[in-house]
Amino acid sequence: MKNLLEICKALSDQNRLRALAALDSHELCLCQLTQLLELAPSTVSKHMSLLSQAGLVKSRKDGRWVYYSLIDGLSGSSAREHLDLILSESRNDPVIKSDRKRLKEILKTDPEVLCKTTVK
Amino acid sequence: MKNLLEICKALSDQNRLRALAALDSHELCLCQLTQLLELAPSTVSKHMSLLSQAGLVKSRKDGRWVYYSLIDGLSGSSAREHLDLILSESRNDPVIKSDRKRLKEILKTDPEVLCKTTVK
DNA sequence: ATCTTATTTCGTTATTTGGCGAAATATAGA
DNA sequence: TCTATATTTCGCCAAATAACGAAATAAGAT
Repeated sequence: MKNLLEICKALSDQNRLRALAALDSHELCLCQLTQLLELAPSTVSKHMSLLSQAGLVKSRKDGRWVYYSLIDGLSGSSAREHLDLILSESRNDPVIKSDRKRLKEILKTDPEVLCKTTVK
Repeated sequence: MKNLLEICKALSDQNRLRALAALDSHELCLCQLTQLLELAPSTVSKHMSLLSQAGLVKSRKDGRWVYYSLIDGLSGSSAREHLDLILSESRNDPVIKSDRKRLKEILKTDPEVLCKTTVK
């Protein structure tokens, strides 16, 4: 119950759903997610750690950057089943679609440049 | 996004997950759910209205009683897919299993009698 | 070694949520 | 009609959650 509840709670926030949908196509570093969600870095970090705790995403460190990605699609784990469901359901959502568009722009810029130019 | 988020939020509470699991086998009136969850009737009513709002359960009124049941299993709706997932995942959970056992006892008594004997 | 910058942790604040009991509503039965 | 009882609504309180900024941490670049 604990893990199921943890997953459900992790999925019950709009910004976390947006983050997951964004990760559906690419891995993203925290600063890219921060740009997309337009939240303080500390807030996004907390969201991602929650998702990670619930087993929905994993992270890898590369130099100064931490890259987040969805957990493996073939694992068949409980977390992955929830992920598949919410990803397929959000695919046609206007908010997610608009995010996809904005993400395309964000990805045009190298993270090296992108993060420094973050508007405070 | 609104509806998906509504469903996810509705699923992100242990007592609501317990209620849904209990409804997996039978429809139940509010006082039966109240007995099972050991919460105030007003609290359970609020939980059920949330689940209903999210499209996960429906209710029918029969005399003084309101019976709740899961939405139709063949609908293939978004809500139903979430339902199927959490029901299958909670089936082996110790809390849910213990609830199933207690529910069996609760169902031995007719609601007519059961509700009046509710210990305050 | 020092500086810069990406991320996390911590402390605080505002909002949301889950819980209760009291009062209101609805319905059955006397 | 009057009473009993199942449920809902309302107002309140406590706990959990989402957000921020400041400070701490980690790691490349000068």
